[in-house]
Amino acid sequence: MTLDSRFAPADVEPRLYEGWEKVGGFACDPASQAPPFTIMIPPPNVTGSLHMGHALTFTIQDTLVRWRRMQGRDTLWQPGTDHAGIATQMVVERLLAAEGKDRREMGRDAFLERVWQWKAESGGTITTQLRRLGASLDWPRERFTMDDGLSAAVKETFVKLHNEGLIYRDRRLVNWDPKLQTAISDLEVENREVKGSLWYLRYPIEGEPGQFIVVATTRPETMLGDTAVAVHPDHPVYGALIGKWAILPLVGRSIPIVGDEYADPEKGTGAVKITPAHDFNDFEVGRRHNLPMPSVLDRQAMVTLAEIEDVMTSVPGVADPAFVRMLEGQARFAARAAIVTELERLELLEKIEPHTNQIPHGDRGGVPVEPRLTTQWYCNAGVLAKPAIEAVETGKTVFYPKQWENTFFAWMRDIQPWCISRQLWWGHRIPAWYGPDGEVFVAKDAAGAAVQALARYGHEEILTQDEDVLDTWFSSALWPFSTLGWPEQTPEVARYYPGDVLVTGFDIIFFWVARMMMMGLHMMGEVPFRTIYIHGLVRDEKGQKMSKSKGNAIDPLELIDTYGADALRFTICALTGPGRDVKLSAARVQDYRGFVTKLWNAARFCEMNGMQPEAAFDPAGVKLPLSRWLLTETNTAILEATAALEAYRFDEYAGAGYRFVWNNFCDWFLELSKPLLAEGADPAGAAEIRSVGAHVLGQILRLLHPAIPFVTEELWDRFGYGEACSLIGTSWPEPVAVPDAQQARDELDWVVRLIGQVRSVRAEMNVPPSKPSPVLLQGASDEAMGRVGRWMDAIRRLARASDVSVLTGDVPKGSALAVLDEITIVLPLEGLIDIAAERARLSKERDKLIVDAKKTRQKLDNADFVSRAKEEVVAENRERLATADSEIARLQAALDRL
RNA sequence: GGGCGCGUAGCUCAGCGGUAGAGCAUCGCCUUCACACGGCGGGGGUCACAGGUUCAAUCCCUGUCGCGCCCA
Repeated sequence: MTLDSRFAPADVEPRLYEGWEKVGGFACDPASQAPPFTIMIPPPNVTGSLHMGHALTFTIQDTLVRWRRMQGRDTLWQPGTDHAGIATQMVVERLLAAEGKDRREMGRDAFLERVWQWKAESGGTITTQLRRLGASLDWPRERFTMDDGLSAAVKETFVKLHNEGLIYRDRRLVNWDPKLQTAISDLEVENREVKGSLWYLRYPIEGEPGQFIVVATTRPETMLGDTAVAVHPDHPVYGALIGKWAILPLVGRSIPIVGDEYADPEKGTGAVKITPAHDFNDFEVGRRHNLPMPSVLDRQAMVTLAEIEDVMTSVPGVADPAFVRMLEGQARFAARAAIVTELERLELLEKIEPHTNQIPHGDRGGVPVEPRLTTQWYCNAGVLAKPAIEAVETGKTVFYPKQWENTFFAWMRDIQPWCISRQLWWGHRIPAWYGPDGEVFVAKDAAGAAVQALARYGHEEILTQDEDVLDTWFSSALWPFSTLGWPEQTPEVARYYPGDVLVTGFDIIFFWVARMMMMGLHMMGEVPFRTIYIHGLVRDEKGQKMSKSKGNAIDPLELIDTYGADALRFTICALTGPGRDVKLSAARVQDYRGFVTKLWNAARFCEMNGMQPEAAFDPAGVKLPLSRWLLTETNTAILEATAALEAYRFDEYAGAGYRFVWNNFCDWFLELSKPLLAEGADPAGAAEIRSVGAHVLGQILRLLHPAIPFVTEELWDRFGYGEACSLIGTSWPEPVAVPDAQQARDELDWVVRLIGQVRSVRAEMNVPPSKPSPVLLQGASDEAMGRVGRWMDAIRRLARASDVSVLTGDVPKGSALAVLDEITIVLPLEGLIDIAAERARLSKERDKLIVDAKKTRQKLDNADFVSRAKEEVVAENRERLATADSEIARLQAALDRL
């Protein structure tokens, strides 16, 4: 074994990943006695490909999973993908369009066949990419939301909730996406600010020629469906009109003027037109006043007159059915223009004001949503939400950061009925069948519905299944248990439900987290997970959200190709603080690749110096201060890393590993070990250093494996710490007892500070490294000189000292000085240093201490401080002052001598 | 309008009652036998602003300003 001078991720990663799979490194074991640890993957869309958001969330999940696995937990990271109803249907429809085909011409069955075919060919993209990232998912357990098993779970749930009255059909306004021609849920609507106009329309008062009530509207085209004008009951002018009737222009219908507090006297004219079938607020007003609710826009948002045909009347100068009929079939915005022009011609348009308002858009289709009165399936989320709220209130499920609980509560406490039917083909078809009289039979299958129908009709009838499919999130909501085999009572359901941690972004708390909580509690009687870890968004280096359309998206696979998966993963960990977005750029990944390289090179050094794993190594048996110091530092790193992971502090975890490897292991242990390993050094000491070095390198590999699995496994295997691909299954390190730990820490701390002081003086005095100098110590204790004796070679090497000895006589002329505790360090550098520069340096040092001492003295002179502050704080300040005074005196003496 | 979060070194962020930290960037020195994807050393901050609590505030409280997000 000789390690290459460079770590080559591309050569190593595929081999190790296959190796892990081959040894069963990712597999859970339902028969295991170990406590389980479960993370359900948020199933990516089958249509998806790996983006930075995925890289973030899956790196976090894999880090947790690998860590818990090493801790001995029976770990299940459940893989799978989501059928993503609308998204997938759109993808395949686009493909068909390119072939000049249309799904409606093909028919439902042929279309679905085509989607399944597409899924078989292209649906595996993201799972392949997840492997590139190193994600240790239990692949043989991969699930898809439209699998038979998961479909059974969907049917089971639908039927149960229907039987309980929690799923029902209702005719009410829904958000209708005219582009996709389906209902969508409230959550799939996003408000966009659009610059538009406010049109002021005159509606003539019936029986009072020349009198008008003026309504302000942002949607003049829906006036065809107006069935009232509403004014605030207390409106000073219009209040008097309540009870009278207006003539609806163009249509000629008589519509009542009603009093309703919905009409805001401060807005527009204080009077609003009421179109119950095309506006959510108007719908409520319509309900309160028992108004007719004609729809005047069809599924494509084109004008349809069927429901107002019989009320259309000619009113000279006001209404002309012929004009209105001409609008039939026109798109809503074309109709708007025609209507406004016509009203203007009739002098019924008072004015137009520019107006900016929030227009609801479908998040998939991207066009304005049209509220439409239709019959849809709904889920009574209000009832299901209650136990979910309680579970979070009582801490059965905890959010990290806790902050997000407020967001969850706010949404859940005001939750609206969830529209779960979609007028699509790709998805779980609603298990409801209709008889010839429109009666609905809900059952898991057609046979079950037929039984119900027989009971009702007394004979067999032809039933037709509901054409619609369920909202994709309905099946996602069951993911935590449907993937485990439910409704079958499998060992997996018993063992891995509820899961431990759900890791996801805040953007799907409502879409997914809340619904899993509701369904999990209702169907399983238990929360789906104990902890919900919410991470931020990945942004570019300027803090902009990454998106394809903006062109600022970074492809994680390109980063992996260039820098390696470990570099990307470590960067993500290092930048992932709680509640923070992650600003990522290739430059940052490049930076952290440096850490991977550093580790590789440190390992090469270990290899070159004969450090080999020893099964029998006993940390309690080490003798050298350097060994004992390294072991205590290792303990600290282990404790820090473990605590960080327990607290979901991936930044601190990465930081602890980084500091330990770079600043402790490389900068000091390896450097200080060099003289001990050199030719002619004490063989027993060298042997101990080799043993402890190999041991700690192994601990480092364990400690960092969750974040950077590839490089650590490669080194683990190459050094022979275990069988090939065994690091993934090795135990997480634990602190060990170290003999005389404090003494080792004190000694090393002192040596480090001594070397630091000498280096600092030399650097500031511009003494070239090629010119070693003697180091003289004034006022050194026997203990200090003992340390010097033990560390002579290291000090020589690292501090560029020709010799270290006690200064007995006067300080030689032209020396540079530094202070270390009670010792004055003297570097006789006559001729090499600039006296003026040394004077400036010492003065600066002294002045800093004087300021410090002054502040401390003031504090100690304050009787309140001395009497009220904690004892140890007062003592600390006393000591600080004494040290400062002593150092000031010595620096002053040095200055005087110059 | 309601809610949440954030304003700390040039940049990205940590710290959150006891005299300011890291990484990167920057400057100087060094191609020293693991590593120039490196080593050593240095410079750089009135911790957004104004009040208050406290012996002590970057940290707690109140207000102001600026930025971002969610909901209406």
